[in-house]
Amino acid sequence: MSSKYSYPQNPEKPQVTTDMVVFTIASHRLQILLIKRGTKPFKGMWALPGGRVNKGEPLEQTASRELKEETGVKNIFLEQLYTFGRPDRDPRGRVISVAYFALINQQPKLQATTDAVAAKWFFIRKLPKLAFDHQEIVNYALKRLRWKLEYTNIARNLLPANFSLSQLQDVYEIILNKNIDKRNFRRKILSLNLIKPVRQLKKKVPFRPPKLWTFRTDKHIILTKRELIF
Amino acid sequence: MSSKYSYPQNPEKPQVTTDMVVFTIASHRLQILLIKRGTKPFKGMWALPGGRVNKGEPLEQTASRELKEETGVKNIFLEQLYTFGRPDRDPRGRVISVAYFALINQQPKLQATTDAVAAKWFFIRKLPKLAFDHQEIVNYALKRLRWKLEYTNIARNLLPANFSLSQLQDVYEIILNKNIDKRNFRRKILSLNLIKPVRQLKKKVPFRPPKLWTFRTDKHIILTKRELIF
DNA sequence: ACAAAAGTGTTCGATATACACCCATGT
DNA sequence: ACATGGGTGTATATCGAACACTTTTGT
Repeated sequence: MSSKYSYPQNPEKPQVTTDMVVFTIASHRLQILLIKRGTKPFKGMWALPGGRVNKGEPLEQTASRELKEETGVKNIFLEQLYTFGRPDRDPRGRVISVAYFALINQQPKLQATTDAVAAKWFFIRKLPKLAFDHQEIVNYALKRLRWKLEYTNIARNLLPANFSLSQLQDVYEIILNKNIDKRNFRRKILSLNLIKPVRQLKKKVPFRPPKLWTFRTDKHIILTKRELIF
Repeated sequence: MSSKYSYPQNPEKPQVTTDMVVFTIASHRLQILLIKRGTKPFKGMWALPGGRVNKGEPLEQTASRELKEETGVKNIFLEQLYTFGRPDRDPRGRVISVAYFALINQQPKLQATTDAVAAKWFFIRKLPKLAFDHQEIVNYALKRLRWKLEYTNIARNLLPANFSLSQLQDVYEIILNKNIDKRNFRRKILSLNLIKPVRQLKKKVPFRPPKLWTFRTDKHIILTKRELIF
């Protein structure tokens, strides 16, 4: 450490890593991105993308860098989730992992990586057995996603810039895993003033084309108690 | 690392620490516990209690151990808050801090520590300038505390086992920083079935003694949207 | 004309909010 | 008797939940 102050050196400093749970909606299902491990331990098993924090690198940057390196996915919504630090969570030694959760509005083409490590989307309901404590991390991320959907405007990160009200409702129904009355949903969402109509209509559909909408702002908005969505 | 698997060694492993924001209510104010730093950097400034994660030690244990060492305070409600990892947050080098927030129902006698480092309670509204990014951590903890008060039963960690409804209402009013109608508060709280009456009355007060109540369970309870408290 | 999804209002019950007076006790 | 905080009910407005039919378009 190049510094004028000394920090008492710990001979057993833990390793610090990030792991990321990337959600998307496709084929009318909630999915997450996993990579197949190419090395021991848990070689051949599926795991969350992630890796070591580099010198001088902010934690968020570690998360997005590793994601890009392993899967080619970049520029997505990212939020810190929780830090997992059980002493025995990695058989190689002490590894403390700062978990992030991420949302993306489409399934990007997955890059073959240098390590020949496969990356693949999985239905959240049909996950393989995961390495380390990654299932626990996924469970936690899903809980957080459900909460945030209700009291913030994060749904926008799972949709294209312009979308129909039905598409928006689908996001809620798929993630919350319940049916919502169409009229009640529309009334509620419109009353929140989060979205505004765009002129353009969706074309070439063999039925009445929906009006398209867009979120009024790119900012993260936290709703009040009285505004919570379903 | 004693393991049959090797982890690629990072010559610049960050230091991992915990910091803790301990809240209590006393003198009708919300207060937090700070310690006066005895060493550089920020020597003589006030800071959150905390310190390095030991080998093989769970993060929560680090937090509670450091708190006990530095202040004598033990056995309190503890919850992970957020991990602060800005590369420049500590002038000595890379230090990643897992922040916890804690609640306690009384101000315990503060221990003089071996380091002759003073520990002291401060009104949250009148904090001194804090070392490192600790003010940011406190701000975050306060936000979290306010949220949790509304959608969980954490208030119980700020009260003695038996308490009056007025005491409970005080917790809400002080932390949320607003007045609540007494009749509405009582109706709401009682409808949630979180507390039950205890026979004993508070005695020796020069006015009508209040009924005393206790929380039905020690478990952490998460309320539904329709149950949120004020 | 038909198939498919878009769009639209009303009623009822539950909950939030606003508001003021009497009660029990110790001194 | 008085000072102090404890305890209680009602009326109104707002919001959630349940519910079915018509419209627009492409084929």
